[in-house]
Amino acid sequence: MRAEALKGHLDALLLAALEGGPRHGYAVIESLRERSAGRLDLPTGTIYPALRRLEQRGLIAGEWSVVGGRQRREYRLTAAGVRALEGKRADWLEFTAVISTALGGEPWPARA
Amino acid sequence: MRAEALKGHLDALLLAALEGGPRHGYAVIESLRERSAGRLDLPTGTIYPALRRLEQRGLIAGEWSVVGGRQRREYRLTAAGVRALEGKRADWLEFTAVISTALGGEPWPARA
DNA sequence: CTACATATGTAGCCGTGTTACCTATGTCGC
DNA sequence: GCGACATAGGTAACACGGCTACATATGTAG
Repeated sequence: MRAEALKGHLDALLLAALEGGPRHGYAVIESLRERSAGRLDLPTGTIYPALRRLEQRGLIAGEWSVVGGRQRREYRLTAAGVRALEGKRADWLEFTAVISTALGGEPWPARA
Repeated sequence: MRAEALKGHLDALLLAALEGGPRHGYAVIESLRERSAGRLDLPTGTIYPALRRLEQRGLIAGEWSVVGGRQRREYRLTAAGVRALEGKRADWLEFTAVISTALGGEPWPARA
């Protein structure tokens, strides 16, 4: 998968990964890899700065903990993050609908 | 629509816009605007450089003409461009499938 | 004691879309 | 005639954000 295609959609992915409960960065990477059958294998240099951006924007909240002698930063969705995720899911649907239509040549399931 | 989300998909859009026959840049913009019910209104500063990139890569071929006293650069798909469009459509389907799955929470219509 | 998985992070690069300009011609309204 | 606008093409500088490469540290397996 072209990696640069992710641009603008990573935040939604990260928020979605935290939807099922708090996770630390490393676990987010694994979670996305599993959910996508290995096709989304994002490097730490992508994930960690992105999580910090989300935290600064107040969409997630991070907290340090120590598990098995290792430092972890666990992130959880804030109320604003939940709302943001909702909006981003709607954006994603609109985005795919618009591009799929413009791309043509492929049947697009009937839209509401 | 968040404009930056386009990143990585613009080429496919442009190739698709030329699929129905040769067009010049300005017409491509209008074509995309119409096909998307006004939601894709791309500035010339996005389209013209992108068309030149595609031409340099040999996916489209441009030719000057004069219509109504105005200079036009008509672009048409090359054989390589047709193949590239095919590949990009497949990429798009895979991309949306992967992201939609990872994003969860939204049903993804059954694919062929 | 080496290697690897786990875990977090930063600096700098690069692609690419945007913003803000510029040029030129034809047409319509005044 | 002249201004405004649609048509038509273009460039330079910027900004955003994901990637590459690197640095650090601990636990576990060989």
